[in-house]
Amino acid sequence: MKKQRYNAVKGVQDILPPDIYIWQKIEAAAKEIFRVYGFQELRLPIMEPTAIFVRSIGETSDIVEKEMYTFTDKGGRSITLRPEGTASAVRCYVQNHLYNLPSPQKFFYSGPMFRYERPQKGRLRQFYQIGVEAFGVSEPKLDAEIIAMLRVFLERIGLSGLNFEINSIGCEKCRPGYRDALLDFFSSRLDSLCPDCKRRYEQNPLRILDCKVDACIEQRKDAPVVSDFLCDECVSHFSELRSILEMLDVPYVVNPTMVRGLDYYTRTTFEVTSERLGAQNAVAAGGRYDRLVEEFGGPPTPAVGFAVGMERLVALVKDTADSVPSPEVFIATVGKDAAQKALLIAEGFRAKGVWVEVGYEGASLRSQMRRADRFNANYVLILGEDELKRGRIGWKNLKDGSAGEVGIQEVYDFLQKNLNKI
RNA sequence: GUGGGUGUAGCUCAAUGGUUAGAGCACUGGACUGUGGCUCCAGGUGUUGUGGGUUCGAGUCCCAUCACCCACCCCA
Repeated sequence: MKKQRYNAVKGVQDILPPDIYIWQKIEAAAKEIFRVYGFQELRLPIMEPTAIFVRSIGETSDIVEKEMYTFTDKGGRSITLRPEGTASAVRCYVQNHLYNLPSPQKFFYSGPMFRYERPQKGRLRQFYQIGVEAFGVSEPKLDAEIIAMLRVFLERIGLSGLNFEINSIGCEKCRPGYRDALLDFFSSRLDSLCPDCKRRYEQNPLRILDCKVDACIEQRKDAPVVSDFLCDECVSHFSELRSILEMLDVPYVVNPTMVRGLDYYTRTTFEVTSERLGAQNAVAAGGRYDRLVEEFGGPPTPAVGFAVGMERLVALVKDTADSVPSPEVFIATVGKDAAQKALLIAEGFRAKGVWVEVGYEGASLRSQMRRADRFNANYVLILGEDELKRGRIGWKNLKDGSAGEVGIQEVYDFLQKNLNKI
């Protein structure tokens, strides 16, 4: 009777060695850099009441309309697996009265997000983000600081050649005017637009600006530009942001057509992309959301944040091929007594923090040596019957081929001294 | 949700509609009885993703289904 074999759910994946070491490296770098910028960790639930996503991301957004993992729990509540982190962070911020902490309040979080989408390169149904949110300061200095932090982080993990794009999409005062201008402009050209853009005209006219269809690109040549519609406050906010970024030497470009898909953004939006990723080329994106905390029942609180996509980051870091960790010592044995004694010696190394693998009786010494080599161990210790009798143990450095013998009692000091040199 | 591509050994892939589906890599052992890498030899696993259909005969052709990949939409 053949046993049923199971596969992971569509669009989700296992993360295992050697990739897991890249993940750990990225996570460690993030924590270290966020720490010096004053960001503290939040552990947020992966499910929330459905309403918080509908409210924040927007009822007509694609995420809410067709991509959420939503279910009814046994108490009849509508629950959703989070499709992004900002809504949860804001809910947490308001619920726990974090606005009473000295401002700005700066937080980061990481973990899986869920969207029911068709998987493709760089897009999964369960994907991981590291997100950052800073509350309580409307000054563009804060925007600049977190963009600078993002840049430092990306460089720390060895990435370069990324594109930083920024834009300002205005606030609740000036954006409606721009939206109306767009509607007015495209109303006479509707017939020349692609079907998707006709839909965008109804739902989110700003999106027409980054359509890839040639006809639409042609039609929008003379479309109104967002910068012409920004109110005085938004203009000065954006220009100060730009001058600080220049001072901090962040190599950005302004992309006036960059529009984010989430409704809650105000003023600053930004995106970091790579040409090496395929169609889904954003590795990080974020922006300001000055209205959301108030929307969620908190005091009026400006905020700005971003999220980075872990899988996309990992794909980029992979090119810089890091070596996978390997055991420092391999103990090969000949004979039953030696094989047992090897376990005791191994414990001694492990107590000192040294990764040791042990060969077991049954395999020839030759094959144990071969295995040690494949493990990429630095040293092999050889323990046979005669060594055991003499209270000594053979050693061989697999990197340079040198070999010798040392007393069993001295082996720890001997190797510890030599391992430090590797 | 839409479109295209691909499913054969653990991995990468062969096999004109025709016997018992092969190779490389990897793995294990040996040549070299207790010293890795190089070389050589030996060892074995497949319900050809799944279910139907056409045919004397299907890994190969057809249909369905599932999974993966890529793109659209959208996004990290």
